[in-house]
Amino acid sequence: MKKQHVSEAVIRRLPRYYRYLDDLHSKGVVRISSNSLGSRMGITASQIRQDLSCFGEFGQQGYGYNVKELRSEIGRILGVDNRHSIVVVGVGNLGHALMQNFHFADIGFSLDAAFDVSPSLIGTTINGVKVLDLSELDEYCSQHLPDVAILTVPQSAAQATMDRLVELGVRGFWNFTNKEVSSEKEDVQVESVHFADSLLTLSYRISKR
Amino acid sequence: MKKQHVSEAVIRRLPRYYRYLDDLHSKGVVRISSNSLGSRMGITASQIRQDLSCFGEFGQQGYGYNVKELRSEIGRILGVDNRHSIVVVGVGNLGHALMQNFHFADIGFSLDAAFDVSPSLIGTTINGVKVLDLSELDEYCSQHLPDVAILTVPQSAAQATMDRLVELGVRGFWNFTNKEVSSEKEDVQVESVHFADSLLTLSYRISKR
DNA sequence: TAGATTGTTAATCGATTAACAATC
DNA sequence: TAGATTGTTAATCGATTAACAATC
Repeated sequence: MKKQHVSEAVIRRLPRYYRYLDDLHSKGVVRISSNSLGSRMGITASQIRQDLSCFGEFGQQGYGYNVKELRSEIGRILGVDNRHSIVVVGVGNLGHALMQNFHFADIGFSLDAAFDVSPSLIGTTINGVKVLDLSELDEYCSQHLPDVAILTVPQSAAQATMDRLVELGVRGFWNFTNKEVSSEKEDVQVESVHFADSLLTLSYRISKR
Repeated sequence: MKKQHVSEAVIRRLPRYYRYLDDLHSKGVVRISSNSLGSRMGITASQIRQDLSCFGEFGQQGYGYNVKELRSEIGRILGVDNRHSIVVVGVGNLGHALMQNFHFADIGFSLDAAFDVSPSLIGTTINGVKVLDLSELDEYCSQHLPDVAILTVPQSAAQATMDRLVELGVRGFWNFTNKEVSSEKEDVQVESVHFADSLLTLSYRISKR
């Protein structure tokens, strides 16, 4: 690691690099230059080299980058190797959809459990993952503290659920509740997916003459 | 409208302003200063005033902004008043979840139809919206051209489905396929929701030393 | 009126791009 | 070796913040 502070803008681009490199790798591409990767991604070669230089030296003059190697380096930077554990809290339509479709393992996450209050869901298994009673959350966390909780509970329960999980020691939150949740604890990280914000930017762009 | 070019950064902040103002409005708050809104949102008052100045003058010296008025002005800027029509293409778990949970009407969208290939889905109604056979897409579009298509088809069908819709005249795409889709046509707008990118930034932040 | 707060101009800061010596 | 391409420094560009006259 080279830089002490890596800007938010760089961090947001890392997953995209990872995605492109993964794609190139699966297509059998062995090496790539910053120039060629940049033109595929629609960004400058300078930006790629500048971004990567935050974390080390991964290329070779006159050659470029080894796709497989750079992919795995960026994966390592993103924490894909850490086998982070994750649980779903709230198995409504969205929680269910994520459990069914999202490839947690592909980005190094291990989906270990899901929680809900609905009797019709408790005890069922979705895509190999048990749905537990929300009342068992405390016991579960004391035994296998998950790294991340996916908040797919109703909006009204969002902050309270997060507070409870923070109390139990969970430090990462993937928030789908469309509410801004937060915690006093400074080592707690929240990443929110705001569907409405996303669709509204599209609305803006198709609106302007 | 004042500025000819509004930066991407400003556009990305608009929905968040809208969300906060909507919340304040529903709580009965009548007026707010840029200073007070800024401290709630964790940004500077300067930034708020600078952002708004791209679109006009909405405040009053010595008073601040009328919450209801500013909310509706930003709504108008975002195109919430346009009653954009939207259709779901691909009614898997995720498409289903969006149909069931997402409040399209709250941000001015009218969800008019859904399409799938599965015989068990075709003909059913989800949350008041008919699921039609994908083969009826051409006919449907020629009759009521939707402004936006939600791409919730399998990854492998993403680009082909989009190409077909562009051909039919659709100009806005809300892409959930985790594939980068694009079109030659310059007036086609794509907004992608990349779940993996989002979770990977969280992975990065909980991984650092 | 006096106090508060805007919209805007100027100053600062940070991010992107360009240039280039180093070197594979 | 000559050509290609890196990592890094310098230059540019754009975005954020500060300051303040205008004015409600």
